[in-house]
Amino acid sequence: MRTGFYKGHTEEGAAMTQFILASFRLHGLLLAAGARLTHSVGLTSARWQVLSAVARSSEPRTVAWVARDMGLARQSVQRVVDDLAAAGLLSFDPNPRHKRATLLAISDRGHRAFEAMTRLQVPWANGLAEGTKVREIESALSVVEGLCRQLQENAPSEE
Amino acid sequence: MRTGFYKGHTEEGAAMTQFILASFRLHGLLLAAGARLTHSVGLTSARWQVLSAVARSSEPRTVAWVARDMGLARQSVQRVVDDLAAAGLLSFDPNPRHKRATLLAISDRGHRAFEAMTRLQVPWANGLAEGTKVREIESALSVVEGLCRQLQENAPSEE
DNA sequence: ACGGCATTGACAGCACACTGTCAAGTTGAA
DNA sequence: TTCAACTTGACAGTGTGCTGTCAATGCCGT
Repeated sequence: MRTGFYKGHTEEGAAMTQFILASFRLHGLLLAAGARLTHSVGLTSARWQVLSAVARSSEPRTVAWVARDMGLARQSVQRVVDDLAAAGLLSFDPNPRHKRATLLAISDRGHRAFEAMTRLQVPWANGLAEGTKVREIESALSVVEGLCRQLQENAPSEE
Repeated sequence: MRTGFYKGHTEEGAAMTQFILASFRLHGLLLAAGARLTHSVGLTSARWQVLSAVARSSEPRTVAWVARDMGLARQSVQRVVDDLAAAGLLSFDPNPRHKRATLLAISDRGHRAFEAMTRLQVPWANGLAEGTKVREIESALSVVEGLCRQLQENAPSEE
């Protein structure tokens, strides 16, 4: 086990630095895996995630709402949504409470794509998690969530 | 605690899906934090990471070597390296063993930038890790590394 | 020595997330 | 009611990573 990364790190700081570097690697590998997974359905990881957020919400949401929900910038989601709408997977419904902020609605094709993706994602996630104890995954999850909370507090800039 | 994400998930699969979604969020927040951290030195996260890989290697490396070391595509690192060279932080040294694959050398300015970044990163990482037990961080790290290993095996395509 | 194969750098193009800015719409307090 | 502040969508531009392709180089078996 490598101990120090830069001189001056506490033991926790060194471990954290290692963890962050590993997280970057994981992100890249997850993107690649997501691309393989979504390819056959004609989606991409980002479009699938947005489609999923719309499909799984009980009420119609606006672009800005989905963005906050996913922790992304409004503009990033907007472009993906426009792509999905152009592909006929989402449509815009008028919002009685706001003329500009239209509501997102999933089309039949969108629903079918989402369900196809679900049928692919479930065995994939199960297989990936096989061999790791639930306890370990949940412990790692709470570390990640704790970090997210801390970073969000010290970040908050917002546009 | 939310249990299922999609029907059909095992307990592990559901936890894994949550973990993956949280990892995406973490990645975005880390990028933002990295941008704030590197901004004052005139760097970006990616340039700092590449500079760091060059600075910390005992022997001169080629672009392709650094890319493999970081788990990135050769071309991604190449562009960052070109930027760093244009900024005068890195230079190319002839490689006696290969005419095209030049060796990367860090300049004085590059070294100063790297050390300035170290002085910023160390307290930042220590602060971020404060309040989390080393044991937890290392456990989370091993989960991430295990996932990376699995994803890399099932991925290997390589260009 | 030769020739196939892997590695490498270079260039082009795509996907995705970010920031900054502006105008349209909404909300709430003076 | 009126006006300032916030929210939202739209557009432009940047940084980072990816893939695909090509030519140059090095390596190795025949």
